[in-house]
Amino acid sequence: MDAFFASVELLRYPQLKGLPMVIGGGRRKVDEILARDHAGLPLDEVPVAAFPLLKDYVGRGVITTATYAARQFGVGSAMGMMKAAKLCPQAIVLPVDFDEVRRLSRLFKNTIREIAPVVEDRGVDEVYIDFTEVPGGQREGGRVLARLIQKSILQATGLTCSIGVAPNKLIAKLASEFNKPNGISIVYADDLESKIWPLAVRKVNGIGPKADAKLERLGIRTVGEIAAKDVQWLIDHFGQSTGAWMHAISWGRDDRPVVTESEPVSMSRETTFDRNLHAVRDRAELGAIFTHLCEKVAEDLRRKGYVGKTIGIKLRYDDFKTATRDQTIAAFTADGKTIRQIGGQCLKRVPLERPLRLLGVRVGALARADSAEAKTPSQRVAVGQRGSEAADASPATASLF
DNA sequence: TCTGGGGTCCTAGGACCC
DNA sequence: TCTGGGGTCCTAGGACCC
Repeated sequence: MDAFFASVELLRYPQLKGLPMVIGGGRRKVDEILARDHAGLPLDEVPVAAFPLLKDYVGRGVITTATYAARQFGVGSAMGMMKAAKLCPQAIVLPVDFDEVRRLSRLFKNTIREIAPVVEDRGVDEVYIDFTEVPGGQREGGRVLARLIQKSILQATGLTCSIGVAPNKLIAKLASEFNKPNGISIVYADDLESKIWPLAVRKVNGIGPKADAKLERLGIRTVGEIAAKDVQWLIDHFGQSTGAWMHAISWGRDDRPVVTESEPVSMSRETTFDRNLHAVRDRAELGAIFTHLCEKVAEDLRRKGYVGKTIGIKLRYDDFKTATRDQTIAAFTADGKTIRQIGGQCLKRVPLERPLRLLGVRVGALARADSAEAKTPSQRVAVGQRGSEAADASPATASLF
C-alpha cells in the first residue's frame, strides 16, 4: 500500500492532499484538539492551518510514514521526529490511528482474497499473492490481474497500492518498488541482468544496515557485484548460510512458497518513556508501567486465544543498549499476575544502574489456549519419552518419573 | 534533539539426555 | 590419562522487517 498510514489520514482529511505530512510520534490526541477547536465542523472542512506542524512537535517518536511531498525534503520512515522537524518543519504531523489502519488493512486484504485466494500476510500494509493458479493470472505477465487488484482495492478503500509481478517473492518485492506510487511492474526471469543486478544490495529483503556496511567494505555495492563473486568467497566472508543465500538471491533464485497461514511465536508490549526513568528513584512509576504492560500482554493473549510459557522482559538503557531476560515456566499461562511475577524475577537478573528509556514484556513459546499442548503438565496423561510402550503406565514406566 | 512498537529468525553456548 | 556423538531445550543477543 502506498504511504499507507498517511493515505489513511488523507481519506479523512482530503484537504491535506499534496501537502508534506508525516505520521507517527507519541500519544497526542489530535482528533480531540481539532474537535475542540472546530466543534461541529465536518472533518474535511477543518482548515489546514488548524493542524499541528512538525516544528512544534515535542517528544521521542519516530516517523512511521511520510507522504511523497514530505519525502522530497529527505524525511522518511524510522527517522526521529526531531531530525525530521529540521528537514521539513512545515510538515503536518498526525499520530497513527491504529483502529482505522487495522480496519483498512483487513479490507484491502479481503478484497485481494476474493480475487486471488493465496495471500501471505506481511504486516498491515503488505502481502504476497500467488498468481499461479488464478484464472487469467498469467495474461500479459500478470499485468491484467494486477490491474484488477489495484482497481478493486481503490474501489473498496479509496487507497492506492503498487504491485510487482515476478517469478518469485524476492524479485516481486523488488519489482513492487519500481513504479511507486500506484504502479505496476512486471519483471521476467530474463530481466535479471538489466533490472535486478544494477540495484543497491540494501534493496534486497534481508540485507539490512549491517550486511550492507560489510558488503560495502568488501567493495560490493550492487546485486550484480554479488553475483560476480564466487559462492565460496561469499561463504568465507559471511558464513555458510548467509553466503549461500546471498549467492542464490543475486542470481534471482528464491523458492520460498507463499504461506497463507502461520501461528504466532510470541506476543509483547513495550513502551518508551517520555523521560528516562531510574530503577531506584522512579521505582513506583516503573512498577506501575510494568504491571500495566503485563496486563496488556495478558489481554492480548486471551483475546487472541493463546497461552505461553516463556516470559521475558526487555530493557533499553539511556545509551540505547538493550538487555533481555526470560524464563520458561512449567505451565502455559495467559494470566497477568503470573506474567508480572515471573517478569519480576527476570527483572532481578538484569543490571539496573543506568537510566532506562524503555521497558517491555514478552510471552513466547505460545500454544493455542484450546490445544492439548496448552494443558498444564499435571492435567496431561503421563506419557514416557519413548512413546507408545510407556503409555500403559506399567510399574517400570512409572519409575521413570 | 538522537533513535517507536510489534514481530520473526538465527546463532551460540550450556545443560541435559540417550 | 583421556575422554563419542547424537539430539533437544533454554537463554541472550542481534539482524532484520513492516
